[in-house]
Order: sequence, then C-alpha cells, then structure tokens
Amino acid sequence: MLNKKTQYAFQALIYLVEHKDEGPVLIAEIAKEKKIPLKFLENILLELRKMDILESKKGKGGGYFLKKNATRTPLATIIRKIEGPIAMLPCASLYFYERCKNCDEKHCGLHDTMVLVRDATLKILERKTIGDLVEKA
Amino acid sequence: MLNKKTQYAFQALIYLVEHKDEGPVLIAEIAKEKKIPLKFLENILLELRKMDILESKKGKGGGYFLKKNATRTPLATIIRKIEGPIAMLPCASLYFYERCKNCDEKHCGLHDTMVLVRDATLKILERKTIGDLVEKA
DNA sequence: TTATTCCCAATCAAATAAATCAACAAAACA
DNA sequence: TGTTTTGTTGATTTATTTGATTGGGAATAA
Repeated sequence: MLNKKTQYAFQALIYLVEHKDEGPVLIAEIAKEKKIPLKFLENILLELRKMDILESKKGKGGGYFLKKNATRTPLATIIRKIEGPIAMLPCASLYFYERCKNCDEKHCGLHDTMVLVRDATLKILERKTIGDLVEKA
Repeated sequence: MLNKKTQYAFQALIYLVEHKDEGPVLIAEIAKEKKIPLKFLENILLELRKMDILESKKGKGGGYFLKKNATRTPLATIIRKIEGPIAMLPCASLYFYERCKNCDEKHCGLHDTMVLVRDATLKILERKTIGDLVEKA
C-alpha cells in the first residue's frame, strides 16, 4: 500500500490540476479541502517543488501552482520520489535494485514473477499522468 | 514493497517445495539455509500452518512439510494473509476495502487507475502458485 | 515596515516491523 | 517411564518507519 504521504501528494496534485488556471493556491486551502495536516502538507509540496513538479510564490497572493507541462508527469515518477520502489521485491526493482542474499535470480521463480508484476504495474503507472487524474471530470 | 516477514515466508515455502518428498523438514534447517532468524521463522511457519498451507509433526523426525495440494496455493493468498492488501490504495482493495475520505470514487481518476493496477497485479499473483516458484529448476 | 506566505531543519510520537525470550506441550524412543 | 527432540505460544524487546508537529526564518507584496 502507498503510505499517507504519497496519498496526500496525489490528493494535493489533483487539487492543483483542478485549479491550475486560477493562479497560486494556498497550502492552507489545499489542506482544508483535502483534509491534510497543514504542516505535513507543507513538507510534501516542498518535495514536489524540488522535483520540479510545482512552483511556488511567497507573500500575499502567493501559493503553489503546477509547473508548465507538469500535468504530463507519470504517476510512477511521483511514487518513486515520495514513496520509493514500486516493485514488490528489491531484486525486482528498476530504480532501487538490490540483490537477494539467498537466491540466485537466474533460477528464482519468485524473482521472475515479481518482475512480471512490476512490468504490468509500470505499464499503467508510466502511462497515466497526473493530468489524467482529473480529465474525466 | 513486501515486508521481510512475507519475503521470508516465500523463501521458506520455496525450500519446502524443493524438499517436499523428503518428509518433515526442521525449522532450524530452513532457518540456516535461507538465513532467516530462527524464532522469527517459527512464527511465520506457524501462521502458514494455521492457514492450512503447512503441516507439522513434533518430536524426533518431526518438522514442517507442505499440506496436500498446498503447492497450488496462489501467491496472492500468501501475501494477503501475511502482509495484507495487495492494492496500492484502500479504496482499490478487494479484500481490505476502505472508502476514501475526500474523494468520490465514481469521479476519482486515481481510484480508477489503482483498480487497473490491482487487476493487472492479481492477474499474475492469482495464477502463479507456490509450486510454480520452483518448477523451472 | 508590516502582514502574508512559503521555507526548512529539527524533533517528537505512534505505529509497525523485526527479532528474542522463556516456559510449555506433544511426540518419539530407549 | 523419562529423556530428548521438536514444535507451540505469548510476552517482551528493539529498531525502523511513518506521520505529524514545533518553532522559527526568509522572501514578497502592499
């Protein structure tokens, strides 16, 4: 399961996509609407800004807003940055790979299966973007 | 990612499948071969016995062994019992479903995507069995 | 210069995961 | 019988991760 931080990140991103033509949005507004603890959300938005998904503006009239083209960011990218590996096992991860202690990957059925799962998952998460999350509305 | 407990459970099951025609296997033997903390492994094997995957025999010549037909158990079943939900969000889980606080599933693109991921994952994990994990060897 | 807003490091608390301990119960076998 | 082997059980401990808070600081606009 995705942890709360990642879930909050998606909720915040959805909110920002929905309001992307209305200028900067206050952290407090997102926190209130999406029922996310304010200070926790600050950290999350900051991380998203550092990964070039969001931009921010300080002072009156400030807030957070999506960077240009940010709506095209795949969900997989968000998950990897906020949560970590997408695969179910370290030995099946592309971006966080770690070798198994006790099994030879070449002959490990579990490894092969988990690679299948990873690929099936990525096929979806690499294609769907944060923009897609609201397009149906 | 799957937690250690689940990973150990799979390692132990693989070992038991590989030795399934040799009578009961000692916990200590599995622990040593697979480098799993002995007492931790005890708990895991016990859980697997309670979910009718394994049988045990006490006393000399005792140990753990697979129940009849246990090799046909899907990986998904093991994960759900040892680890919990397979889906990435509670609102996308079949066996551990929970409603979202702040989004209407009917109009939530994230929900829809996570259901797709879940289905793609289950398509593999419901079909692959613990027997399949060693058949290639 | 003051109110507003984001920035950020440090840290706390709770939950969960991982591992260990100690005492017990059942079976095998001499 | 009784001693050894092995699994059973629950409590406890320890470590790690997660979730959230604290308390300021810095930039911006009016």
